[in-house]
Amino acid sequence: MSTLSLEQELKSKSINPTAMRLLVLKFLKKQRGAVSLADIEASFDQSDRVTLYRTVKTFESKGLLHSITTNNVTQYALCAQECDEEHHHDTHLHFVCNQCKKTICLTQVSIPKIEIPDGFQLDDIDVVAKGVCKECKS
Amino acid sequence: MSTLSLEQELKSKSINPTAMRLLVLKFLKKQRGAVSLADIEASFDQSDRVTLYRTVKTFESKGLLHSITTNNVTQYALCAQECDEEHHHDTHLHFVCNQCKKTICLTQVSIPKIEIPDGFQLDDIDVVAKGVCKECKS
DNA sequence: GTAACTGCAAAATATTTGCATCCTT
DNA sequence: AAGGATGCAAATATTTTGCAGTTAC
Repeated sequence: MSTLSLEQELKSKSINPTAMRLLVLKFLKKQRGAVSLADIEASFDQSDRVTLYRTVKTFESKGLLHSITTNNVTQYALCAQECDEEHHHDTHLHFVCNQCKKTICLTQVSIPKIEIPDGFQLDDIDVVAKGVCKECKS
Repeated sequence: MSTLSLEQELKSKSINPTAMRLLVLKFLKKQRGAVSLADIEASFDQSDRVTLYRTVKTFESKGLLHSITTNNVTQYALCAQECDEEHHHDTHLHFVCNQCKKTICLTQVSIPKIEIPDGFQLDDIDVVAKGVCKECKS
């Protein structure tokens, strides 16, 4: 599973593995936390914001990454679990640091089961914790 | 507590109770779920978007309401619990309906305690559930 | 009278759309 | 050749800022 090439990884999500997409995926792989579109853009010498928007939108709709927005800032991170076009199982914790503003995916923290009232259909759950991260505390 | 006049309610959060603010608070009180800025704006015959932005920002910073953003749409709802300038205790569930796009605060659902790794300081936690709401299901 | 609030204009930012072009098969 | 992907320009939406006028105490 983890030995998949980037190209195979895209193909397995039915995403056409173009040069641009491979570069974006490669960049996202390197990140420890979630990054904004501006971060992605800055990582390329020359790039088109619009293409990047379309790239992350494609990635998201195919279940390759998820986006979270806090304080009017949208950030993107690769999905750790098995997501696909139909279902995002993004059941891990996002930690947003109020100091350095970084968003970190704490995949090791499990989310307790949450009871939803009758009549509601639950598709996905997103937990965002806010506070001060390890780095900023020390 | 619930017999506080709107004016007293603002004062208790150290918010100057101006006419505009009272109107916005009154409107928010009437809502069952969270509303967008456009919703607030539309509820007034004539109003200035900028003033409304400033109003909700003031409300939020004073702990009177909280905002949540999903799918690039920011919505606002009054805080149910006792929040203040220092701390938001916004520990209830937000349910976003993928069909009618409404956001509902499910205050009756309690959020289980979530363990945060050592070194992280947790200030607040936000849980957003996505799916199909009761109304759209039936 | 002073400080805070408001309204208007404008700037800054974020996101989307249209279209022509370029790849890839 | 055909479909999808990209780049550029421009439209749209969202949020913030500056400033002058007004209001409330």
